[in-house]
Amino acid sequence: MRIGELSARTGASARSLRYWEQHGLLHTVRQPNGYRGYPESAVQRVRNIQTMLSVGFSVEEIRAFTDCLDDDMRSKPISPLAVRLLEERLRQLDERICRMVNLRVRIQRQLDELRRRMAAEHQPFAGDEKHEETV
Amino acid sequence: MRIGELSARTGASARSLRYWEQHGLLHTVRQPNGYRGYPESAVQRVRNIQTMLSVGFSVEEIRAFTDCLDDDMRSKPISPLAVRLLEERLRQLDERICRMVNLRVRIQRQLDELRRRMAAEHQPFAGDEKHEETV
DNA sequence: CTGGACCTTGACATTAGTGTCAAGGTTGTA
DNA sequence: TACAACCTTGACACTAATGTCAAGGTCCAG
Repeated sequence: MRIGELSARTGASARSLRYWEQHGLLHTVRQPNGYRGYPESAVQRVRNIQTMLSVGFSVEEIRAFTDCLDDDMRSKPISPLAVRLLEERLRQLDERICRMVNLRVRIQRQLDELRRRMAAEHQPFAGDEKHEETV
Repeated sequence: MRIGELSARTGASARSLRYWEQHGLLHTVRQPNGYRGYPESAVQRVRNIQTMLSVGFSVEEIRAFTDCLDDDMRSKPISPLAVRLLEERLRQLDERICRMVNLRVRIQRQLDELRRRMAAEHQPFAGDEKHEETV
């Protein structure tokens, strides 16, 4: 497929597709007329790139994931090295997810605390001397 | 504390601290001599900002989290509105975490597949007994 | 009082990712 | 054949986040 169709099907601008190609995220086969040709799998690949960008990876970082961007495994090399690379990618992702989850936990705690205090305000008796804002 | 100490304790450059202040992420009380004064709680606040930046939030997005950046709740308003805001923040975080986890799942699948195929290559006989990594 | 360490603001520089425009080639269709 | 819709490269422009530098104020230790 050509760049226009890929752009239409993924929502990525043609400009971005060319930029990503230039930075090694995407690769194309030039047709006799010079147009870029994309395989069907490029659609999912682009979607994966978009996801990674949306959660804050840079193009440079995404480039390291080049081997994991096609969900279709048919073109993958089978080697212990490939395994180690994938493990490393997982590790990176986990690292990031972990940081986000920690953040989430902290905010959840704030919410719990807030709810607890609101409840306490509605039931001001019960031995708590945090007295009445006169609700 | 002054900007130099905050910078030293968090690793954020003074430049960034000023930039974040300018964009509403951080607020300071000016001392008589014009220096910025930060409360102790600014340390955790800055760390939270750094975390959010590192997982891909923009300063603009972080600004929406302004009420969740201090882990210390003592200054928090107690209102149903505050609760709704916090819930909304959690929702945003979950959205993001979800996208990352999906990505992780896909890559994990690739890894599993790769391992399966490597195992198959090493044991081409055997009626597909996939177990025994002989751990 | 002076030097050094710290602070201020303002300006310019850089990088990443993207938009947009210009000048031109290709192709299908009327 | 000619137009419209697509493609090409290259250039310039913008934003976000940060570095860095300059010119100057504050303050403490000697």
